[in-house]
Amino acid sequence: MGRGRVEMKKIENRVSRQVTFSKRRKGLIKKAHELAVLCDADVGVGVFSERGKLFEYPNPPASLTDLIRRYEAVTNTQLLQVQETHCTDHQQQMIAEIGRLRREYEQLQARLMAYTGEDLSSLTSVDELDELEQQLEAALCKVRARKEELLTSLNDELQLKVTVTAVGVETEEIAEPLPPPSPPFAYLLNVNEKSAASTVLQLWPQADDDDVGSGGGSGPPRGLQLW
Amino acid sequence: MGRGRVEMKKIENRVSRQVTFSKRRKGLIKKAHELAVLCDADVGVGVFSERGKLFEYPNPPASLTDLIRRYEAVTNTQLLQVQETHCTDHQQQMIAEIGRLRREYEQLQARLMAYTGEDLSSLTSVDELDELEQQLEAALCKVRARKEELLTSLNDELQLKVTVTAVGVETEEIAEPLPPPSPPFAYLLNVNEKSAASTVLQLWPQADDDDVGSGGGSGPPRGLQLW
DNA sequence: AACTATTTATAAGA
DNA sequence: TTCTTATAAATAGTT
Repeated sequence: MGRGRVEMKKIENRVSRQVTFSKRRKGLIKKAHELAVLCDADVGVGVFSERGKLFEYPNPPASLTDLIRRYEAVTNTQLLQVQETHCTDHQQQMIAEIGRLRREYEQLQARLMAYTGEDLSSLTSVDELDELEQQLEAALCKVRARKEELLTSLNDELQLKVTVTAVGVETEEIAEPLPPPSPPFAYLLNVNEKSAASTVLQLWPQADDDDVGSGGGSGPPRGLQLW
Repeated sequence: MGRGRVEMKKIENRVSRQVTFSKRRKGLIKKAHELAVLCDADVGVGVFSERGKLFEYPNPPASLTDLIRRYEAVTNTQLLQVQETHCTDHQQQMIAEIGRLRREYEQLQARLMAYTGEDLSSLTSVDELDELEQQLEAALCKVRARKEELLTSLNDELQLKVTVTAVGVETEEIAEPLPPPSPPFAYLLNVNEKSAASTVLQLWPQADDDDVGSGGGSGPPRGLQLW
């Protein structure tokens, strides 16, 4: 349904694939709902995107869990048995999950590296580079727009302040209420320093090497080297 | 789709309902399959008929079970239970590791979102935006440089080939040694296609109705690579 | 995100 | 049920 037939194989273009995923996922879930309503059937659908995000029907998923139990009962799969046995199966499952997460993390990292220009080795064709270039330009536009927006609003605030001061009202009572100790103003007054500003700049942790985001806890809970 | 619109409520006539169930169930599962193939997603569908008969995708259902486990892992339903029950230290470590990986993945994702400009909400100061802008500009430079580089080298190769051909030497002996079957050249020559489809269309076996229970026995090992 | 040209899915009818 | 056919829906490619 659409202009031209579609080959039943993975869509290579990342963008089209994602667009199609979104459209078809929606369609699938709609169909599931219609089937459930029209025919009074119990229907459950689960979809994991490439990146591992879960979409499901019904939603909210309370009854999907029930449906799964029912499924297990019927198929005699009994997930819980696994647990009792000796967890070995479940362990393998966890190991697999860890592997999956790591792969996904690496994929994402590769994308970011390409995006940053730190490592373009994964892009080998001019087409790919073109695409990336366009993405970067788009991102740049957005960032600049956002900056303009921010500057404008700050400028407005500043002008207000100046006006008020000129009129002779006590400035402080009006100016102080602003929550942050105004590094924004500082910027406009050419004092734009990374001083002890209250607002965090916080680039990611990145302690150069392996420390890729030690996550929540600083030191201790770091990587358990499992294998 | 059909003659006349259909009200979204349970079909009262038992026969029509049954017929519709059969048709739409088939349609739903087909769609699920298409989504899985086209978008490289993991999709699971379970349908219980009014009388309690189960239909499912994928079929054979080995991987649906895996999918359910993954579902439970994602929703934490299962994982946390296990944790509470009886677990070796090693398992607890794995659970912790999974949590850590998930957090790191999310962080990375947030960075990418900012970098892409998809979500700039995490950047609140002009300074931060400035920094990002500079990073993006730098990345853009690198990408353009790389592109130039690539184009130049491709151009050189092409010229070499042309020259050699013009001189009358056997082109093939000189041109062939290039390892990759030259999609690069293809590009310059305007033949840049993702041809060579050759991949199968393969709808799954699906012997319509009662085939469902046959379990893993029947067909060739159908792996849906879940993890 | 919206918009069509088309392809698909399917409600009715046989 | 299955086949056919008229139509409603879904959606691929485009903007």
